[in-house]
Amino acid sequence: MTSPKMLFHLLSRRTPPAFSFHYQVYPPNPHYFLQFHRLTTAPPTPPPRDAALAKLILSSDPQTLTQTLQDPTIQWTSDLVNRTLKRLSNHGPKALHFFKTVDRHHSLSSSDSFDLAIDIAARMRDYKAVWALMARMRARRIGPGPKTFAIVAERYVAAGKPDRAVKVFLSMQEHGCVQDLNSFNTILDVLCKSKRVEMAYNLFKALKSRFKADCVSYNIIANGWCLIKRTPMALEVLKEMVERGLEPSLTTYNTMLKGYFRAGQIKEAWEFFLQMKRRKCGIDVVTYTTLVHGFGCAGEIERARRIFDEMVKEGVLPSVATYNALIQVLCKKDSVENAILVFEEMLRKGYAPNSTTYNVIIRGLCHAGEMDRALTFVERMKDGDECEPNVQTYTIVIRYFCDAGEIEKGLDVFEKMGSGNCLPNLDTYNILISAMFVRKKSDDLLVAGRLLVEMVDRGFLPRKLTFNRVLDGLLLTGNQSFAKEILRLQTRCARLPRQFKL
DNA sequence: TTAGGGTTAG
Repeated sequence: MTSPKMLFHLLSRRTPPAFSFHYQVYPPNPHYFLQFHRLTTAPPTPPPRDAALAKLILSSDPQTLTQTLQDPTIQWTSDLVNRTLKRLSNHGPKALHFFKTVDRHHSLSSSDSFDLAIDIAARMRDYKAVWALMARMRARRIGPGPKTFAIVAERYVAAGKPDRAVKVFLSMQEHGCVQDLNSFNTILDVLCKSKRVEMAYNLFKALKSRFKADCVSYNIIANGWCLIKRTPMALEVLKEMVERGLEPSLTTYNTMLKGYFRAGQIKEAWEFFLQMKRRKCGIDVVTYTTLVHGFGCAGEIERARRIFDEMVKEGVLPSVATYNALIQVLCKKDSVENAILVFEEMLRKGYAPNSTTYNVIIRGLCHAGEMDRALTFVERMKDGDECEPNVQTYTIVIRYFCDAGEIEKGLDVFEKMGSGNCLPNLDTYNILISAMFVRKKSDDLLVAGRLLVEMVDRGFLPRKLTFNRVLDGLLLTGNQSFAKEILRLQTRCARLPRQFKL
């Protein structure tokens, strides 16, 4: 076994950089205030109507929708279309109906809107719609572009069809899209991120000379091996990179550092970091965030804190992500109280927490059984103007209410999110449906049945197991007619084209 | 949407 020190020697860059540059967004710089000033003094722009529009679309049936959308006061900018599509993305059928209706009347010409619609169709595994939309893009000469292919490939992989994803990549040219090193790197990354590393590596080996693989390609593959905890393979790949004369970048080192932590090689991670320091790799905020998170996850809270304090002395300011890492590990391995102290400290220092920050705190409070306090943080998100609660926020709260046996409260949160402007996703439905079995109440099973019908209606495909559990439950509690309805629904789902099936 | 750092619990 080679030691990290030896390997580092192998990987280290030949010429140390003259200086290192730390890019920071926060604390805010004076330009932000100038920008804010300009925004407040500019003539008032009408607020985006996407929220109201999404509500309207959700409450109207397909027949009246066309009329609704013909309101002449609506300015169909691509921004409005995109925002609305995003709001409707957890209601695929409505989202696509909306897109098709607006497109029919206004002939949309933004590739971003098409990409969003294609993503929604692909998530529903409606590949016929996906390819029809891609053909329409081509006819309008607005695509399909590299981003479109990235989306489609990603969705094929997520649906368990990585071979189809590769085929799509290989056929880019035929569909009028340039196929270059960037798109090669993208398909490698899509495969790696979904842990199809072996397949990515084979593709890489087969095509690396054709596409002239660069440092990014190698970093993607190394990261892939790290994701499945195979650090020796990652190092082997990087060794080849260096031998081919490609210089490792700071990303390369940060990737390996994270890889060691992920594989539980804490000692190696530390040694590797010391080498990075010694060799003046230009350690940055990502390096430090990796250390804080890595040591924290390993239970070494004090060490994580020490590194957090040390980075400032070294001239690297923490980012929101660094705070999120520290807050998360404090929640997990220390106490939520200490995590909240850090949260308050970041506010004092002028950082703007994002939805991840809030979600981490909310989860910590839920985990500690402090549901009421968790809900006050959800309210804080609503009141503040930084970030609204998202589907993850609500799903966390619902999960913990259900786990604590407070199913009514879970359902209550579910109702509120659905009637507001945040639609539940597959996770939300799965959690709630499972919760409907714990009390062994006949009424709960009716709710489970209704949720199942609703999720199918919104373009989600329940697992076979979910269908069977609901069916058994309904039959056992004497709800024969509803069971029959569910059975018909299951048959309908099963009759969908093969690609619809899980 | 060409690469690296924050989100579950099992």
